[in-house]
Amino acid sequence: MNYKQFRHCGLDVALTMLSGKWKPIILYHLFHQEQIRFTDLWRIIPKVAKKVLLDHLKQMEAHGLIIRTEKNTFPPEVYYQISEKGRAMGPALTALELWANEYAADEVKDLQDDKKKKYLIRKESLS
Amino acid sequence: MNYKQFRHCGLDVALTMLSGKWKPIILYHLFHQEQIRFTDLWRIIPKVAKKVLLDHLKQMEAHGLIIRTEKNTFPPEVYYQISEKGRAMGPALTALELWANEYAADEVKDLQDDKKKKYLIRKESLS
DNA sequence: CAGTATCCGACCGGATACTG
DNA sequence: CAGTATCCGGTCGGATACTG
Repeated sequence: MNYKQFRHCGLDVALTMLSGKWKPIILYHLFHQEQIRFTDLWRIIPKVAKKVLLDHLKQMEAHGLIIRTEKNTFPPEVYYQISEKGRAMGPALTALELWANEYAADEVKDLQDDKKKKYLIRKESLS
Repeated sequence: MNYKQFRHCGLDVALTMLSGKWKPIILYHLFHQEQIRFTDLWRIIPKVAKKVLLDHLKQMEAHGLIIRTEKNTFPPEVYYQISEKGRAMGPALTALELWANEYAADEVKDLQDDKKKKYLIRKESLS
């Protein structure tokens, strides 16, 4: 393996753009759907505060990872979608995902159990 | 491009292990040197507090990314090196690095200038 | 040399209420 | 519906002094 390209500066930048508790799951949904309305995105992400989701989306838009489209209607309709820049990050994210599944399978499982539990708790609190 | 492998849980895990202001540069040095003593590592990373560097190294060791070796001498000699698990992350990190250089070149340049400035400031304060 | 012990301020995620 | 305004508590990076 050759690490001539690995200078850590770009890595800093990329990780900064990815820093935010809910960004991985936001990216996951935007990668797998053409576009999605704010409320729909909010509903399918368990336990995130509306404000926080908006903060993250605002940052990601500022970083050019996603595109925000607003229809001038009332009530407003806002759609979010992945940008070309964001989609180009896909292979690198998949590589991290595969690494984690191969080398940190336990932690991944713990996290899944944890999220599942939180999700169940939320379902209870909603009923 | 196929994103079947991209489930975001592993991404969460990987990003958690990478979260920490100085981890990218720590990884950079450990990728490019067989092993390195604590003080040497501390000296080549500008502007990091000793405690913070130790915190990060402790976390990375707990995550299995690096290996800490202690010689029972006085004064103590402690060496850090990348683990197999850590090295396996290399390709994914390089992918992120390349993405940033291609799609976020401006931000990378800003960061380099910024670090350069901080480094110069530190050099001044040391003289 | 390689840590530990304190203390601090800034930032971040989050809960809640309000608005165009 | 989508977003703003406030306030809060915990965590994180950091400065400094001390120790085996």
